[in-house]
Amino acid sequence: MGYPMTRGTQRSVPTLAAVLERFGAKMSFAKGREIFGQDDDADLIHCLVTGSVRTTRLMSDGRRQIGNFYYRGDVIGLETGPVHRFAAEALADCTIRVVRRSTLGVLGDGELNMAIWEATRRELERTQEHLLVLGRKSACERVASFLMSVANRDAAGRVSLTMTRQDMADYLDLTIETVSRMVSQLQALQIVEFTSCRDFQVKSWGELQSLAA
Amino acid sequence: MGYPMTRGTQRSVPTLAAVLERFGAKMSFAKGREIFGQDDDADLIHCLVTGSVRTTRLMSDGRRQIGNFYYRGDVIGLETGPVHRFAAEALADCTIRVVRRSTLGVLGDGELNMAIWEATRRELERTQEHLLVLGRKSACERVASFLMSVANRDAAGRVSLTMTRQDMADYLDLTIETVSRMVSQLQALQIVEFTSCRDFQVKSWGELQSLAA
DNA sequence: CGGGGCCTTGATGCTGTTCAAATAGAGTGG
DNA sequence: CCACTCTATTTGAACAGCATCAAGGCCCCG
Repeated sequence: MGYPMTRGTQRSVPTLAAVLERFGAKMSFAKGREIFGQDDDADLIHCLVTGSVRTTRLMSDGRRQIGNFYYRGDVIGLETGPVHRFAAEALADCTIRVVRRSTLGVLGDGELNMAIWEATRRELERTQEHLLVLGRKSACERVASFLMSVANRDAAGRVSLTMTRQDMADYLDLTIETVSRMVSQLQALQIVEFTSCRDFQVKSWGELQSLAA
Repeated sequence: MGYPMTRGTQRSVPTLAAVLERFGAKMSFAKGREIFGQDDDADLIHCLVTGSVRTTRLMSDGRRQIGNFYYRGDVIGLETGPVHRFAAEALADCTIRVVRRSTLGVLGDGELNMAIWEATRRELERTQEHLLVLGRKSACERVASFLMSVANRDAAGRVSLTMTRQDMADYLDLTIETVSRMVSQLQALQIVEFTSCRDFQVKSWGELQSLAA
């Protein structure tokens, strides 16, 4: 295969996700709905069964920071403190399993706690990676990194973006116009091919990788 | 507990730090020395008794990312994986207590694990805060935030920077020249006063705060 | 006194933002 | 199914902020 083996840093947390699917209460959220709000009590842990989610944080001056995007199987709501520092919103219709932390504590035989611990560690790594992207990359490199991380979710590298350009811009700390320009540029270079503004396929993993480096 | 609640977001982790001071092996590092390296085995947990430390990460293209600065009482080396993703270097002569994770596991009566957990949570929060600074702030705001976070360590707001301008620049994702200019600017506005290029005092907390917002 | 870091300051240019406008797409009601 | 509307996206042009390049000053230490 023409693309590198480091296809995403995603590792699964089977225990936690599996347990949440079995024991958690099932909830549904329509596209655009808020799953939990910034400063909400953070007692619930959510496991995303279907759909996709973004976490956002509003600043005093109205600017918006996107924490992360989450997909099927991801655990969200693992905030470190008593209240959520980010809000979570459904990018598409979602089904979610939730459990109370306190319930987990009762069930918790150590293995579960390990799983939560592991998920938190992953969250820290994702944040550090994000920091690196924002801190040390050009606009083009950021967009390339992002597209690659999304495309890595599919073996053929053909995916549909569930988020808007504005979401991407907020995540990458760029403007929507710059994101759009970089996307056009990557397409002109025949590195990716967009069939519509949301659907694309990777054409050259190698060049995408070297840009994302 | 009545630990000093300064202006910053710093909370202490008395248990872990206290235990490390009692049980940990004592080590000294001269200014500039590496405490652990990137990709080193991450079995040791370090507690900074005196001195200050920076964690750095080198990228393939030679650019350098600074993870954080640490001071007396901080716990470093709490990486999430088996190896260190950042190197740690002494900014000044340091004394450090170290223990093996495995040792802690033996000692661990739950309370210790909670303390490690707490320290990791703090690390995540610090990283998220850093992300926010890099992602959504101008050069001037970044430098103001940084000076404020440092000054918060002292009740009078009079402190000595232990790091070089280059360290600050790498941390804030700016160039050394821009950092220097912003420092000069903040001084011209009489918000801070530098007695030498490393020592300063906050003159107007209000203005500094509103810039750092 | 001289050398070498480290820091500051100035001039110029590039990258990404801002402002503006056109185009494409999705959703809705007839 | 089509026309209409509203939002999302793309593209262009001018501008701003920070980087880069260059030169000079400060300070420590031999």
